[in-house]
Amino acid sequence: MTKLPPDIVDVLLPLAIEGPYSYLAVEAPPLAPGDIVEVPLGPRRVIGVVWDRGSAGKGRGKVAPEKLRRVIRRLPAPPLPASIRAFVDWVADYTLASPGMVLRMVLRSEEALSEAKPRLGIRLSGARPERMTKARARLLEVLADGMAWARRDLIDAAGVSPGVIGTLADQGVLESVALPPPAPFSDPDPGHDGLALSPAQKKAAAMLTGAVKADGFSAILLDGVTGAGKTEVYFEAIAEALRAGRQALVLLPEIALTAQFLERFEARFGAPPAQWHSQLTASQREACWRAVHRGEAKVVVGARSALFLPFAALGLIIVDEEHDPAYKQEDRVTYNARDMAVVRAHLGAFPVVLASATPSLETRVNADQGRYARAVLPSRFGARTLPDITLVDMRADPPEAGRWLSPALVAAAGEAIEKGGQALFFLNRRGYAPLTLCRACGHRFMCPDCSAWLVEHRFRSRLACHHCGYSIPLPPACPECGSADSLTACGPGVERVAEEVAALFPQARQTVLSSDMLGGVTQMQARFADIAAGRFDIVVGTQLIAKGHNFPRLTFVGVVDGDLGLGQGDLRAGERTYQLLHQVVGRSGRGAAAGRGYIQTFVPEHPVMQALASGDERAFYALETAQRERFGLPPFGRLAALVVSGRDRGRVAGFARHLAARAPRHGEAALFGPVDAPLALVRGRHRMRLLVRAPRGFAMQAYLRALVSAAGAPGGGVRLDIDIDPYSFL
DNA sequence: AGCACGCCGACT
DNA sequence: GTCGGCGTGCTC
Repeated sequence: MTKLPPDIVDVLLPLAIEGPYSYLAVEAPPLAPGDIVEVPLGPRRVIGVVWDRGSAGKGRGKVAPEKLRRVIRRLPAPPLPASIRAFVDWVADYTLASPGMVLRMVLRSEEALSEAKPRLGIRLSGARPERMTKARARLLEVLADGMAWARRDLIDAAGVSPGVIGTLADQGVLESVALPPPAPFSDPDPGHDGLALSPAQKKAAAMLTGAVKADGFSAILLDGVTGAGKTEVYFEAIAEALRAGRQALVLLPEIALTAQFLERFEARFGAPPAQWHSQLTASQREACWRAVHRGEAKVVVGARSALFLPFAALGLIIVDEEHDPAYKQEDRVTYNARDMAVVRAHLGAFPVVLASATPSLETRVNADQGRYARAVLPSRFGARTLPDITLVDMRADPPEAGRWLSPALVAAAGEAIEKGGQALFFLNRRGYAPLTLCRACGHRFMCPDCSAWLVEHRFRSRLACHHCGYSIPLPPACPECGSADSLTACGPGVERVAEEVAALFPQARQTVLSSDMLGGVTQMQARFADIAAGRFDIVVGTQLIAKGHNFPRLTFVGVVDGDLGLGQGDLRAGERTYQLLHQVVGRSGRGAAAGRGYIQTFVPEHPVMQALASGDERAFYALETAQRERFGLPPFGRLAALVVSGRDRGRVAGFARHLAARAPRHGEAALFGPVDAPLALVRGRHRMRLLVRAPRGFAMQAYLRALVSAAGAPGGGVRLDIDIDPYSFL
């Protein structure tokens, strides 16, 4: 045991650097691991976290003592708990990202780390304005209550521009005062409203609350068909965590658009949960981060990044719709929030609940093999089952030329509408048409920076690339040969289906929903509410409508292209198509009336289609499982992808080949590639992939580290990204 | 000669 | 991740 200098600390910085940096500590109360500090780094100041007692000079320790600079200060925030620091290290080690980049995901609010800025309010000083105008009068009227107003609220309430406030402040009519800190997050009350649960729900809930009471790690698959009431069941687990004085986290695939979820939560607990997602403003993010860190926000509902919030006393994680591909983050640190949630629960010694109507194969296997417990909700609450599903064989019953809806589909939809129900046409493709070409010369509109066609958006009358921001106005003539009126839209998107639907059902009130439709979250939610209230007869939409929304009047769902998403280089293509279509078709018949589902497909004999039509998901998953096992694919084997990218195609290919050549000749691991990535060019960067496949117990990270260090730095603007457990394969 | 831009390495 | 240094190449 070497005695370490007591005045040196290792600080992890939220940057892409190898590991922590050492600093001299000067604080009177000695700095301890977890303390959040500000340190100098080159010319700037950076916020970091004390990761360890000083280790300068230890091991390889190349840092000369005279190089060490002083910690500037400890920030007035509670330290990061040890379990989160362990989580950061674990995730970095697993994903091969630098620990700093993982820490960056934790320190997501710079503002929340420093002293809270005093919020300034505005009130009347008593002085009179030099001149009165209409806007000034409105402002003074609002302020006549004598209270201090937040600037933003005041602008909204009085309907004046910020300039009016500025001028009157200059004249001394208005004065600034400190406002009290923002209202704290109110506590959800576990005893607020014990909803009546069915016997099956009670049984499942007892299992989850038992796990929370047991106070240790456990993973439970909550497996229940659409509408079986999974949410109410895991609410009971949350209530139990709250009673134990712990915090709870609910992960959802898409948080921004789930007003219905928030309403249900508030009905059960009497207060809304804290929310965390990418669309929060900086101040909302600050408030949430701070409250979670201090243990004041008891329950957080969030998108995948909420997993990295600095909970003071986390005691339960729910991963709802655990099968959803949105849990996979592909850029920078690649991770699957569902898998990392299990890790976080393990490190924190508390339960994690994975909920789904169509659990992923990985989770099923974990449950089958006893690693996860299983709570099953067999039938729908109120005894509704999934709607009857009919496959439309597009080879036998095709639409007319230039149309996308088959006679069978149209007839069934018409019948549903006639009976007063609502119909949904589902096509997971935004825009009007995925390809535009010139009939005269064959020119196809492509993105200049991506290997992708430009998608026509007729409502906006533009051609847009769905992989970067590029878009151009819809041209009147072909830019290649100059012929006018020769441009032809090929294939359908939701806008085109909407056009066809409008022609088929001219009397019906219809709406189109996709993520690129104008308007923000609020407008989107209003539209959802309109649909739920029955103000539309027909909805045409992308997967946006499949997630988290309940449309009680929906009695018909027509899937325009069931085959979309099959094929492509995705090893989970079949499974994902099954899950998505199951979810979409399950939207129908959730109210009083029974629902029907029609799926158009060119391959009705495909196991996915057969499973959907027969309702026999066991047979489908048995087949998928057997195939994965035979080919050594996850979860029976391990995969990692090496993605080489850069502007110079030759250099990318060169480094990719170099990597392949340097791959250790290892009996257990097989390395494939390099090949062009499915999107070989994105945003001007060429991309090639290599794939490593190895048996389940294989030390994949060690293998990759060895490979990366043997290959050396790529250089020349070429980058290497590692994707552990990739979704796409080759 | 003077400066814009892009690549590369350092940052404790 | 961000910054500054330095090289290349182009313009006033």
